[in-house]
Amino acid sequence: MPASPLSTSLRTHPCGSLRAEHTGQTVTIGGWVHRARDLGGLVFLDLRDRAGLVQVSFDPKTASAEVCALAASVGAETVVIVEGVVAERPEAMRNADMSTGAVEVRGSSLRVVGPASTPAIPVARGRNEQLAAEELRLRHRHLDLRREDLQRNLVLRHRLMQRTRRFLADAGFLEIETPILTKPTPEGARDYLVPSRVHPGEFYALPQSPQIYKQLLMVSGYDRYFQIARCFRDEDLRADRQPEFTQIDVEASFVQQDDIVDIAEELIRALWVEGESSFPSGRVRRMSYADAMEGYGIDRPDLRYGLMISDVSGVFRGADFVVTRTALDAGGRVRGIRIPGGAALSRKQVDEIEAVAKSAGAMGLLRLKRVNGVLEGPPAKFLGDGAVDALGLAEGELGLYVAAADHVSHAALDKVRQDVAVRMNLVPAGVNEFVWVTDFPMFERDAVSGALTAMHHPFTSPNPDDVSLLDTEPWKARAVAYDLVLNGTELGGGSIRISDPVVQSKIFGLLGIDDETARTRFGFLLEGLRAGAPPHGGIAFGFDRITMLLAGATSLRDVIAFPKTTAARSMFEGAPSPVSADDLRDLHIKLES
RNA sequence: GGGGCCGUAGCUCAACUGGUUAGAGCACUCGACUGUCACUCGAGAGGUUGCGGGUUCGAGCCCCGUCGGCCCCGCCA
Repeated sequence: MPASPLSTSLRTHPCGSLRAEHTGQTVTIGGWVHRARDLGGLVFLDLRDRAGLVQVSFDPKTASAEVCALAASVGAETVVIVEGVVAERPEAMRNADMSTGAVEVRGSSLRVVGPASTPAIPVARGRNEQLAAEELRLRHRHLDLRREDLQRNLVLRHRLMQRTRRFLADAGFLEIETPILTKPTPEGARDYLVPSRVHPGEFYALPQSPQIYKQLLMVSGYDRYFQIARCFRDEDLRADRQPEFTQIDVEASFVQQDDIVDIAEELIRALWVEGESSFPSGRVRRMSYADAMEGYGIDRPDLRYGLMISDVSGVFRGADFVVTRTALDAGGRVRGIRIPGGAALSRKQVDEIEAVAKSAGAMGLLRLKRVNGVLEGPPAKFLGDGAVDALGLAEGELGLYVAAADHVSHAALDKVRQDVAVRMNLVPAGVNEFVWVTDFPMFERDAVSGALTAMHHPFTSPNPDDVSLLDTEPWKARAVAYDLVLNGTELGGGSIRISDPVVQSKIFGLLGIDDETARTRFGFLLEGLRAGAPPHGGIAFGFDRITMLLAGATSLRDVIAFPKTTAARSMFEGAPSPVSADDLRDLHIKLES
């Protein structure tokens, strides 16, 4: 019976696994020299492996002079194998900060198996010592990945991945791989393209998602599919966006929205348990897209705090105030939020909030507050006596309003709401507010051309109640699409798909995709639908983002072993890079000089 | 495509309004030290101030360009 699953022919135990119960055992351990303390005759090495740190002591009384001299000479990050006896430390010499702090290994032999040059960035840091610049951490990723934080994040990522597989497999889902070399799709994000050597002038694309493949698997009767799928999008990056990312991709047959929502909710619950974060008991609440936009100005509302948006157009209607009258006459509304205690905010603070609203596209913020029962603020003089109550302002409350078209006030009030929540300390710590946002519109209408584009994707099923709208006012039709949102972050989303080829053709038509184009781009899907498709639908979750949230990280780069920079470059191996003229010739590619 | 911030020793940072030989801690090298755990103490070495140009008597500092990183907008069906 091995002492640990990590035991090998070269070591008996991982360094970080040793405890008081091992006292008296002769052990062989291998690890990286985390830190060395040479006291003259006595040498201490802290040895590190993925299980943790353990102190090894070399004493001339129990180790040869040669071993002690070697121990005194090894530098940080050298890999050594040590044989010794586990000894309980005397009370005064224990280290409560180390999980192995009750014991140490009394080294009797020492072998340097991996000599190391002085590390370019430190792995062991003192208290209060800053992390190296991220650029250097990415360039020397092999060193950065030795840090406990990143090791913990990647272990968590592994656990979440295994939990996902176990959960979905137990629920009858089959893990099926789909191609990485796929067909370019002109819609949506820019594709990463791969030139074909065999077919001059033709290209594969890396998948933005396995969407069409998973629908075809439903057509083929696999009933329930999942994949922890790598996806690629050639778009500009953010802290929470990488060009290659991983999603938990799920699709099922003979389902309706609630079937997918139920199973997805249980999956996320299982992952939050695995990640030791809180998941509220009971069902996750649901909110329509329309309600989310009306109350929060965004389709992924942060429900950890109030500050709901309300429509106060009625209070301003008829007021001789040019700002609101212009907006109302143009078909806009006056909407805003009430901030409890906001009357105490300084002019400068409210100016800062207004700057947030302006940067989101609003012309400005109307300010009204209730002080001693009286309405104060620049627009107050245009309003009647009852306005303070009509606005619903309580004593000490500040109302901030945007008079504009909805698309402007949505964006501005969303940003204002978030800013005020942080500013007024209204975001409770450790709270997770999940919400399903449902009933998304089928289409978005281009403000200039009026052209329709798919809000989710062109395979999303229209709401059966809204099918008649497709012929009259398609922009009003709702889709059977749903997003799971946590604290203002989208975790994932999905839809019930179109399983009727006639409906699919109709949607393509509304999107301005003619039959010929539909055939060349999506012919294989249409053919599949015509071959007998069950009702089906699914969902996809951003696995990197979920891991980031559960790890408490602020950047995806901290939960991906080898991430790209914001310029989509890999600092470690230096990709992308030029290729030889021969390779280009083979691929039939000529570079413009 | 656009906006903002940043780049000084291996690492983290300092250097007044543009002014003498660009400093400190850690790491590194050498020496001392038998219970440390961010060991301690002494000495030493370590710099094309990202790169290129300009302004100036004089540039780490100001200006222009460029490279790289980070954050944001656009973009991300």
